[in-house]
Amino acid sequence: MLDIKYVRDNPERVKEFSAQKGCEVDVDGLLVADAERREVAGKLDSLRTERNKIADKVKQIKGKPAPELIKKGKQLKDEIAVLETELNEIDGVFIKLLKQVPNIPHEDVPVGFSEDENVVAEVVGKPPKFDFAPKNHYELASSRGWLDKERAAKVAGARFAYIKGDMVKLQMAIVQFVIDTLTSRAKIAEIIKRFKLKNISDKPFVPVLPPLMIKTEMYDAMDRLEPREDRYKIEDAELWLQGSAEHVLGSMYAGEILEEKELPVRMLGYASSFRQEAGTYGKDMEGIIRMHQFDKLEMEGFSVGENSFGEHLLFVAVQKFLLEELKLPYRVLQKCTYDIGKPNARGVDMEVWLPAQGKYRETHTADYMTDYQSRRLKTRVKRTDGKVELVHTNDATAFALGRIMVAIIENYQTKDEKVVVPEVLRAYMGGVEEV
RNA sequence: GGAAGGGUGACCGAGUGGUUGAUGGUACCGGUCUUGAAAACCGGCGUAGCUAAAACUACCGCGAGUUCGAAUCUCGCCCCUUCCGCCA
Repeated sequence: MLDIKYVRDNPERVKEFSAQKGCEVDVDGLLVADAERREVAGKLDSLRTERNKIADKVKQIKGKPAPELIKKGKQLKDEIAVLETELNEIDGVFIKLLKQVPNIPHEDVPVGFSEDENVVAEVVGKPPKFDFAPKNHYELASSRGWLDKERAAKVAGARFAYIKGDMVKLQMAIVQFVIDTLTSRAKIAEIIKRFKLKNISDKPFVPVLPPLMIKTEMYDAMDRLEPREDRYKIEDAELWLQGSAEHVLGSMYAGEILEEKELPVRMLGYASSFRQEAGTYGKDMEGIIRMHQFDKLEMEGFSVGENSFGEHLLFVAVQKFLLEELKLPYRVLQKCTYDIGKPNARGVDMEVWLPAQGKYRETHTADYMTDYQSRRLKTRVKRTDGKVELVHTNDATAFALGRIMVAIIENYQTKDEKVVVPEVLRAYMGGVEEV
């Protein structure tokens, strides 16, 4: 949620970037509701002052009741009740409208009105050349006995899979590799140096296994509940299956005031994520590119405001580093206003080359949220000077395991349907060079 | 799932209807003392709304109710602890 003060002071700018982000926002209606809300709240405050004074007088008169004061007090109570109801209603409208306002785009976000206007910022590595026709991951993995979608369909339905054998070992190897990398101060320092980042702490990430379910209230505060059709609701409970570890990690410190010395908080979550994939009917049906359930390593961070952009850049650098360690060809997209998402101030995607499709496909995303999420979560920091501020949040994919294995299988395949294990993973797979 | 107890400020912990926004302690910040530090002593120290500011208002897990007046009483919900049951 955005600060209402910003909307009050910059209504035209809010209208402008809301349109650029494709968000429908009733700024004028919001400002009217805001004014009404403040007016009623002011009246309510005066009535409460009066009530408190009367209560005070009654208290001071010892023993004897004061009928006229009691009567006045009762009358005030009724008036207050009426105004409270009124304020609740206005507040409901106000919050609903304010929630529609998206985050302010960071200054370097390109303005665009469709995902085609995302900007390719960088292309790293070269697509591999094959002296045979490369297979797609699904053909290859199925013939090797690594994937069984038919039985998964029988048991759970479409967009589920049994992943088996060496592919499971590969996933575990990637997970261990990433955990080892991101929990090492030396590695973080190396990443900072390689990507020439300035004034960034080399604090390592803390690995986290989070809950996979999240309360409605928290999901909404994260601004990730909508569109609900894409979420899985747990029947008979105010709970949902999380769609990303971001949802359960980002809400972890809700309502708390952190000490500045605890920041930055950097977490590496490992969790299964669940998505209904509403509106993607028929898309990516082959293989495991788009599933209802997939495992993901996700970075989540909390920092003070002036460091949050640096944290965002670090998260992006980590993404690049990990892809480069796996020697996968990829490109970096700087997303335009339309595509970054409502709570984002900035967004970057990584796309990895998939030889069988002959194109780059999205595997990573990095979200720079500033204080948009923390405002509703009420996650704050007490600065060393004693001031309390909202923290800034960042999240970014380390690896979506399904998609990254698709990329490895396709890019590292051999003519005889084997897959060369990326060098950095071999130590985690008993030293084998090929599976 | 059943039973009992409990949720108060960064932390511990008083407080059972009226100068309690909340005793006290710890931590933290400033000062005195000291060569320096520690100790001791003095002072400061919740969040948010509306404000130029003061005043005022709200907040003692969340929500509703009783009352002139609620951290304190009633009801519902959430969470935690312990015991029992079940279980990877």
